Amino acid sequence: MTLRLFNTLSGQLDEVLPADGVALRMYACGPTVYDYGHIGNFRTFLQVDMLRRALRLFGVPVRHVMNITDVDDKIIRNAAASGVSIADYTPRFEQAFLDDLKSLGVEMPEVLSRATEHIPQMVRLVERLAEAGAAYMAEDGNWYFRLKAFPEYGKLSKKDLEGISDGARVDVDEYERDSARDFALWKATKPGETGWETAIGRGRPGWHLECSAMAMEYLGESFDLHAGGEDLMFPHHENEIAQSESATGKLFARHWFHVRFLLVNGRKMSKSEGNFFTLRDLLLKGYKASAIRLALISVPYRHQLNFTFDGLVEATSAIDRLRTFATRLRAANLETGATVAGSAAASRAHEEFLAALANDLNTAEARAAIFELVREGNIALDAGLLRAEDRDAMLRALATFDSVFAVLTDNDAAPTRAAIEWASENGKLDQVAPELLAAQSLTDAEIDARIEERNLARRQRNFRRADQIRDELAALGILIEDGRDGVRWKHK
RNA sequence: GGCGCGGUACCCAAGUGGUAAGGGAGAGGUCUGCAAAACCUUUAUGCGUCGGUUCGAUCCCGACCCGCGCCUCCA
Repeated sequence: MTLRLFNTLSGQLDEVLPADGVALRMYACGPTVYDYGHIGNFRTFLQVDMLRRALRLFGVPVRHVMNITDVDDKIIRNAAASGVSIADYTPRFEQAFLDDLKSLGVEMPEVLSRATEHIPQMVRLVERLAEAGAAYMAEDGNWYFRLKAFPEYGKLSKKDLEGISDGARVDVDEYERDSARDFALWKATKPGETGWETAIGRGRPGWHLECSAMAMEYLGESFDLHAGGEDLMFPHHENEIAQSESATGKLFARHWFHVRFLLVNGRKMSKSEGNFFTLRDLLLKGYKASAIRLALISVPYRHQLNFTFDGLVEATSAIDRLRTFATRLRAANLETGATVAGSAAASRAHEEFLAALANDLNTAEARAAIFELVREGNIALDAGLLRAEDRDAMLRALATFDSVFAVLTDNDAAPTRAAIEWASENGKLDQVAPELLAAQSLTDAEIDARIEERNLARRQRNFRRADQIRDELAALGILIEDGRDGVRWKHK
């Protein structure tokens, strides 16, 4: 099966295959490390993660490059406000970002590239553009891209060059430029300001330049797929295309993958709306990393996702259902052999799952295919009809599901613990949900001791005492479940 | 103003020119000292409104209403 994805450039579903027949070369615009990542950022990175996992599932090796923008206006502003250089300011946020990706189960790209480590490549690109007559230095020392040099400008975002100024705010006072729409490649800086001494003058890169230079550095002048949030389509990606193709004369990226913005409580996320959340905010409120991951990937990437706390609760329950089923399957004592119904259910789930992903990464439909399997498997288990080979086939279907969704294995404790530690180190303990904090205060051994005490009370049929202990633990966020084969507990 | 997306049950959310996936929540049931958990069953004559095309439309076309996004730093 081949993955077909919507391509912003062609405006249709295109098959995603490596042009060189070896590995799919993809570039994804990464974060600007000036602050902690928010869930909007992570929806995009998570969907790119789904894409690379799906490609691998379809047998396509991936060479994935992600940039880290570690120099830009906001970084310079924030670093200055903190009284440190940008080199001292950004590592903390870069590490936080990478930690957050790990918490969410996002795989690391094959290459991480920092803008500040590729200044020579960027300078060379400006020089090439200047030679081609597509770049010029203005009186202010800034280098600009000459839009008139690239007639195809607007082909990605389907914008008419003439229409761009309509209603858009264009700084008409920038008289140094040939055209108000020419964009900055390189910004001149004065000594003392953040900058590099280079052949094209002292300065720092414009935002768009870094992606072109680094994509070409690691993937070549022409590569398979370029990904990013929908907001980057214009002007960022349009500018990348203009710069790159003007310099090389080659098609920059064949396929453009854009992830739609999410909404939070029905509105665009913004600090002023009060609906702005970082991953850490959510972990500290007690939501599990796996639930956040599932909530952010369950709506297909081209659809607007409305992110809510209710959605996180739902995702939590959905994951419990999946994990319980997997556990139940593994623990079941089954006769050897297979049944027609059991095998059919497993293979159909498997096929429907793959078909859904192949169809423009329809994660909602893919998820549904697996939940149908859960229901059918549970019914067969209840009826005692499932055989060992059916079970194995179902476990394989679940494994396939999880190779892309990655929510089945419970790795939730570590991110939560790390978030609490982080809050503690940064004076934010007041933001931690009380139950979460209370639960952390008890060691597992202490919990086990309390449960043993309760078991004793139960054996003596002292149910008042037993219920009292259960309530006390519940107040600390520990849920007790009496099962046939012993007592289990879990964090709420 | 230009470009684009969406309106499907209590909530989230797929989908198809032939009669509505899945998840959550609610209700009922099994199990249990009780509870929880788990499991099963169940919940839209209906897919924003009004027209049109068609044997037949939620799905196609048109108009309208509503919500949202991009066009400016932004994932």
